[in-house]
Amino acid sequence: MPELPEVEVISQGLAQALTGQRIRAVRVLDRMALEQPVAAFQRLVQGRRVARVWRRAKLVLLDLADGRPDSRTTLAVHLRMTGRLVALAKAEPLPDERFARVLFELASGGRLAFLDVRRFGRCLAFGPGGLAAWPFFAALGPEPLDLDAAAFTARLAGRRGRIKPLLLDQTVVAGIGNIYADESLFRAGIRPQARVADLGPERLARLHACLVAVLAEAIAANGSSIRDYRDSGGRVGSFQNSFRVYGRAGLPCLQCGKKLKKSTLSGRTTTFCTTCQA
DNA sequence: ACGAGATCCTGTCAGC
DNA sequence: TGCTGACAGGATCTCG
Repeated sequence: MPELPEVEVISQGLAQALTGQRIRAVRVLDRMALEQPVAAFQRLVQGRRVARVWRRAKLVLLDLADGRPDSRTTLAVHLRMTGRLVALAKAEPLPDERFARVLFELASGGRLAFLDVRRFGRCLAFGPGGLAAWPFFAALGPEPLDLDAAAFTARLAGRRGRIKPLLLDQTVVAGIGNIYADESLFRAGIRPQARVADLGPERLARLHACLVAVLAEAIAANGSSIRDYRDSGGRVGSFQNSFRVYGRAGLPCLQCGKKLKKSTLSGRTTTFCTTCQA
């Protein structure tokens, strides 16, 4: 569920709530939520202070320090489809006990809860230098909000695939998921099935501008809430009210009035307008 | 290099 | 009300 804007909003909220806090203990309620043995995970996380919370692609990252130099560790959380990270004040109850997977108990008495209905989400802790060496992390493409149009176009130049699967490919550009791929393609007037080779630099530059605009608007709207998404304080986002195509198959196109079409592209539901997108 | 399909899970919703 | 099947925002693997 959470894509770049949602993960950004969550990270910003967690930075507010957690920076400087010490993680006293880690309780693992579902071992499947960890990508490594429980003891190793606890050793890298327990007893450390949160030095910084940041985001890369769809990962929430907590840099942890214990005071000694060169001992920095990093906690990485990938929320996948239904994962949530919620900061809870002292004595504040879990939003839903059933789906709690990992509880980080803070020295202050508060808690950071990782909840996940579908159990696809994962937590992983790294020792010094470990994050950069993680193959998934090392392979990530650039952040779309840090790319200018020329660099974006250059990333796609020479690729022979269709545009939407390439937008979803985290090694091409990081952080884009199904919602923001469909929304940015609609705004740019580009059919998701279009071959990149057929698009040309002007249309790719337009796509870049639309992508940046959609992501920025979504962040400003606190993300998009479909089903499970909540930010770190349990609040819903509102960008779902601004969707032009996602989830609107069969409804009239907001630009031309024609029925929006739904199809499957590389296994993902794709909604687009057959007249406005060429 | 590309693309399709299956897979990991479980809840929700539509339809009968 | 109860059952069944379709579907869901991600990433990875295999196979053609």
